[in-house]
Formats: sequence, C-alpha cells, structure tokens
Amino acid sequence: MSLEKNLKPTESELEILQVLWQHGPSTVRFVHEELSKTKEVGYTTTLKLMQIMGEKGMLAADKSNRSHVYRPLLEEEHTQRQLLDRFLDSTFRGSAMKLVMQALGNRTTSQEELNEIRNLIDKMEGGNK
Amino acid sequence: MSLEKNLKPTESELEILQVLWQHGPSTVRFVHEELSKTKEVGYTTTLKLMQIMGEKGMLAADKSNRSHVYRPLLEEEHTQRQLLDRFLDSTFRGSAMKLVMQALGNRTTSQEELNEIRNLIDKMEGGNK
DNA sequence: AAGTATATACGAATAATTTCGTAAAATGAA
DNA sequence: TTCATTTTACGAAATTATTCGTATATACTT
Repeated sequence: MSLEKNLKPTESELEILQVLWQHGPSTVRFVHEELSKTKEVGYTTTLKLMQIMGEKGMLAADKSNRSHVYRPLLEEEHTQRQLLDRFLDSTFRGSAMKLVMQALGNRTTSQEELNEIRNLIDKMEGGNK
Repeated sequence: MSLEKNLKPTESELEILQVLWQHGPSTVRFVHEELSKTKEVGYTTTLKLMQIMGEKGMLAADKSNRSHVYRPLLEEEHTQRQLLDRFLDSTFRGSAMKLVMQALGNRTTSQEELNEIRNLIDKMEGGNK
C-alpha cells in the first residue's frame, strides 16, 4: 500500500527529477533553463514531460498561480535505491561487490570519502558478527 | 579510433550480452532458452535482436554451421564501466560515494567481500598520499 | 483597450525499442 | 523422396519515449 508506486522514471524524467530534488519545487521555466544548460531542448517539450509526470503520479503541481510549481512525489533516496537495484541486476548480475569495486577503482575519491566508506564497512562488520 | 565504439546496449541487448558473457559464444536457441528462464519472449524476437546487435557491431556470428554461433564483441568490464559512468551521472549526479554507500547499505555483504573492499580502499589511500 | 510576452493545453509527428508473423532454406527422420 | 522440425531472413506491427507545433488563456505594459 505504498504511496510511492514502482514507477521507473525514464532517462528524461530522471533529469527533471534531479533538478527538483536539487533545487526544490520549481516552475517549468526554471527546470527548462536548468536542462538547457546541458542539452538542447524546447520549452514545450519540458512542459509536456512534466505534465506527463504529473499524470503518472511522479510530480504534483501547485496551480494556484499562473506559473505552476511542481514538486517531486518520489523521494530521492528511495528512487535511487530502486534504480540501483535494477542496475545492479542488469549490469552486474547482482554483484554489489563488483559494482563497488568498479565505482571506486580508477576514480579519484577523497580521503574523507574513503574514511566514510571505511566507517560504514566497520559498522556492517559489527552488525554481522 | 577504438574498435569498441560507444555503443550503449539497450535493456534487452544487455540481457543477451549477459548470457554471452556468462556462458561464452552461443546459439540463438541457447540464449533464448536462458532468457526464457526469467521472462516470456518469442524465439524470433531473440533472433531478431541478436541480428540487430550483429549489425550494430555488438556481436559477431560464426555462420559456418546452420545454427549460427554468436559471440560478444563488447568486453564485459569495459561495457559495465561505461554504463556505470552514465548511471552514476544520471542517478547520483556523479557522486560515487553516495552510490557506494547505497550499494553497501541495507544489503548483506559477506565478510570476505567487505575485506576486499577494505583492501582496495587501503591501496587507494596509499596511492593518494 | 490593444499589443506583447509568457503560460498551459492538446494533439500529433518522430524516433527508438521490442515484438512477432510468415516465408524460405537447411536438416533430419520415416 | 516426402514430411516434420528447426533455422535464418525479412518486413512490419505494436509499444514506449521524445519532441514540438499550434491554439488558447493569462498577465503585463503602454
């Protein structure tokens, strides 16, 4: 009975969600300008996408003003988690290990971040024994 | 000028690649039977997909026998890496840390695997200082 | 009020992906 | 050889995702 259905955002939808997660509730105009920073896209395209996302239950719109303000109904971590699970399955045949190794390997990760990860591992070991 | 172009396999194509990576060069029949274990799909659908993948340069076929034997032209780790990079960007806005934390958190990971990861981190720290 | 700018509504074209029917070729069995 | 089975070839339908043109509504400016 979760409010958050198992909606899998498409590539484009995810881009929009990212803007909303990062900047909070926004107008189509704002989202569109953010997207425009990294790719060529028409305004009505963005609008249409956000309307569709509304129908799908991914976004809610405050329509009290002329410029509707949209907010995400999907929670960021939850969605990431869901996408990660799928990705893990489809790309790494479920091996979280291989994924983590690849994600860390050949990538510069700060000392601080490495420590955070180490802490997490320590905690997990504690819980496992 | 790499032989391995920046081909992004689709969802279905990836499923086929996984079978080939895991089992080595195979006939359409074999791949199809593997896929059938987890989903409903027609034989000619699998065939068609593999033929398309051939055209795209993802697979090569040995046609000397009646049953063609396909092998992947995309290297597993390289492809995973490429997909991981995209996924990281689109889903975690580039934060490898967040991805790793999510991948490890709330997931049972064996002691052995945790140690491997710890080793990798140690090695990375060495290289960073 | 008239004109301009900006917003949403709506429908539909385009593109990408997946699916499969049907036919023809190759093989094996009766 | 004849019939049944399995395979590839080919085309196209069905589905999903993306894009955008055009119309209409709303607000702002002069």
